[in-house]
Amino acid sequence: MATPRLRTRKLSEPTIARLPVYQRIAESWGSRGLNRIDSQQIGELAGVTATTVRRDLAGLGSFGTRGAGYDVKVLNERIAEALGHDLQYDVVVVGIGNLGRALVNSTNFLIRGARLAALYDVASDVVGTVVAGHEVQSLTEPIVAATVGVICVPPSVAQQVADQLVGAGIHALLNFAPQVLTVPIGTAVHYVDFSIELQILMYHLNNGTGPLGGGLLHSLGIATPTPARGPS
Amino acid sequence: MATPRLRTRKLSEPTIARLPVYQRIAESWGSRGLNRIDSQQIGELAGVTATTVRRDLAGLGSFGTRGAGYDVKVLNERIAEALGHDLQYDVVVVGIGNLGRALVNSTNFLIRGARLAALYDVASDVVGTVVAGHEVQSLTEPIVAATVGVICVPPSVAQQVADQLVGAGIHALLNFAPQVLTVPIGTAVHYVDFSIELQILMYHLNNGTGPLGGGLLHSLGIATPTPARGPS
DNA sequence: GGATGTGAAGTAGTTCACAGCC
DNA sequence: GGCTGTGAACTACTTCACATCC
Repeated sequence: MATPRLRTRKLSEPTIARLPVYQRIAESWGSRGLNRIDSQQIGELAGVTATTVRRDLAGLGSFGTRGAGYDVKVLNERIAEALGHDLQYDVVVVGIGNLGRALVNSTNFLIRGARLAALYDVASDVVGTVVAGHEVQSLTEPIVAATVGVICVPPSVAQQVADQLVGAGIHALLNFAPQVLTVPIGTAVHYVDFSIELQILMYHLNNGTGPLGGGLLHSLGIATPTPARGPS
Repeated sequence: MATPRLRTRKLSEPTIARLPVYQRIAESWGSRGLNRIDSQQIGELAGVTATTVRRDLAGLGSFGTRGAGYDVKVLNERIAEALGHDLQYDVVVVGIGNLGRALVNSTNFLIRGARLAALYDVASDVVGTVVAGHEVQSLTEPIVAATVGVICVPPSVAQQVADQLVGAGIHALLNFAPQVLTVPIGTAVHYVDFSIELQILMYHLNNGTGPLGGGLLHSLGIATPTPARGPS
């Protein structure tokens, strides 16, 4: 396990969630050949106020230029550094169905810092095939050492897969299955739930208020560090 | 557009994001034949404090029983009602690749209240095939009337698809493409970004602190209601 | 001139602590 | 006894306003 160096002062949770968004904007501008951006522009694209952007970025150190905004390249680097993209994390993905394939083939999922270590499945017609440059392993094989385990299996077997990953020494799980997982203390589980954003959208449509002409930023994402074992 | 009736007093954004989680927990307990749950248990499974759970649920009206917790069935119903699951929304999905398939075949994505209206793609080998009970339409066909458009196409064409959906009168978009979209005022865009949760997880691993043995709830999900047109 | 960075003020959300009810 | 529901206290985040610097 890499030594976690204190690189920046602690960032707030909402800030951490916004940084990847700013980074995407910076990358987008960079790829269009633009090399300066100001907090106003970032804010409009990200859906937050310019002040919020400035405060978030000020937390990474003062690298803006008064009167001229931020250098896109430097912005990118600073965010990458703050998020720890300069350290490498091995990621294993379990469940190579449509979702697993979508993830590992996405240009977006395995961003800098995350390195695909292995893929696992149980289906005999999937095991042995090559997906995203990796031969899919059987789940009966031992799980390789990794930092993060990504669960893309049906909900009915998600708990079992989680147990297996934890047993292999993986203490950070990203769970795409619609299933509440119970894990030992010291293991982090983050849930990704497609339907939650849809439900939030529906709520706002329903109430007229919200994103339609109003507020814009949402809370999402739940982690269950040390849940009690479910109902016996 | 359905008449938006005011059904409950306004709920806070974080509360709205947590309700689907509570609902999933309630469903999970219900399916195991248990019919009572208390705020402590919900909190442990959801990764929030019992007080937060109680406050959230109190916002839906007082339906708990002092000394005995909440009836799982009633809990389910109240949340469904609050989120507007009793109204129907038509959803169209554009881009029937791995991700689009994963979504429409998921037991989770199209929850109560959301009804799949049509699927679209451009690839000739996909158009005409049947996925999740719907024949995939060509994007050259007119888009059917719907409330929500789901974008699962590559980032390079996401803006173009968004324009097409907006042109068809759809004012609520759920964007899975890693691409900042610009839409007219009055259109809501919610971004779903798989990598953000992974990046948040990496940040916390990196800093020792956070989900591993500490805090647990995260912010995520960004909406851009009325962004300025990007860099010319 | 123009945009950053930041104290100070304001607002929103969470947690405490306990009264109320089953 | 046990757990909900909620005023009150607290904490965290956002926004304002402006001094600061290029």
